[in-house]
Amino acid sequence: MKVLTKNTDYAIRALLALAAKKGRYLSAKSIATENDIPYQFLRRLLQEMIRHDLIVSKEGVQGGFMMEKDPDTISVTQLIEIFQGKVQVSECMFRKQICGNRARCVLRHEIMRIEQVVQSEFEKVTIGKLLRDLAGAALKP
Amino acid sequence: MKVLTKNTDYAIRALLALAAKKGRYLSAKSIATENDIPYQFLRRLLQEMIRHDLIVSKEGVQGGFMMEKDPDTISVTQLIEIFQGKVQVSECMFRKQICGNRARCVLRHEIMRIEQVVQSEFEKVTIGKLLRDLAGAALKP
DNA sequence: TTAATTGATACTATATTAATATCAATTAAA
DNA sequence: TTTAATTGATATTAATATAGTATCAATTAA
Ligand code: FES
Ligand code: FES
Repeated sequence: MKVLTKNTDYAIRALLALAAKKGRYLSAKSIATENDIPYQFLRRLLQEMIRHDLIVSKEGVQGGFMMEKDPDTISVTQLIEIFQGKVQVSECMFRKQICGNRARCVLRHEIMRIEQVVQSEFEKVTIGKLLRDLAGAALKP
Repeated sequence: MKVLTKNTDYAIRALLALAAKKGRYLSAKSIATENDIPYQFLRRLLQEMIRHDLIVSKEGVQGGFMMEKDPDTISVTQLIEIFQGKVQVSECMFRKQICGNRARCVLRHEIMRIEQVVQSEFEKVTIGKLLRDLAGAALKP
């Protein structure tokens, strides 16, 4: 069971690169080469993130992508939702015959509780936090 | 992001059917039709569960599958591991260039902590618990 | 004017998940 | 003893999701 797919993984790495140089434009090319991400793949991810207002861009020479917002407002949960769809355990485990009434189903609530746990754990992990962790790790010998 | 795939979902339903009639043999056919599971697909899942000693079987006429063990000893975590592989967030998010030393990487530990949370939450959900929840839900009008 | 860039989108490849099919071995029952 | 109902083992196909590549138009700083 793979929790983060490549696109989420790549997106996180790209955002970290942008957050580290916050306020400056970085080209897709430089982000790709420096972080081992396939160039065209990365471009699609960046464009998707623009659509979701996580980053901004400037076309043309000297253009690129830039992080404007506070990296602490971008969580892994958001990225999972963008690239892997909303966290959901199972559409509906027992439908018609066995369960009958979704509304009151204890089991369903149980399952949804876990969804919440997963989601809130990933919400705590923001790009800002990751960046600080990374800086901290770099210091140690 | 889909946490439970069809095979895990189907496996859970089949185990609930078997747990509800614990000690008796149920045929794959009856489990399939009563729970809306594709017959041949289910058979493969049942055989896989036999290999993992979750259930037993008897060949021939009047044969079938049976649950011998305590349903409380079968957790959703086990089923996820069997049918979707071990819970893992991402192989390694930042490899060589950025991180360099997996062993001490703060970030990696952060991520692994979440894996633990996910896993332990699903460990609490056993077939026994689900069965009781289901029975409880059935009582209410 | 041009080269470096992003925007948009189409395409291919690979892997995973889901489903079906086949035939041999077993066994209770007719 | 024959037969029908079953599981065991395994091969095959179909559908979907993930990953990666390619192309060309639009923009813009130099
Ligand atoms: S799990 Fe879907 S209605 Fe109970
Ligand atoms: S995340 Fe892999 S070494 Fe840090």
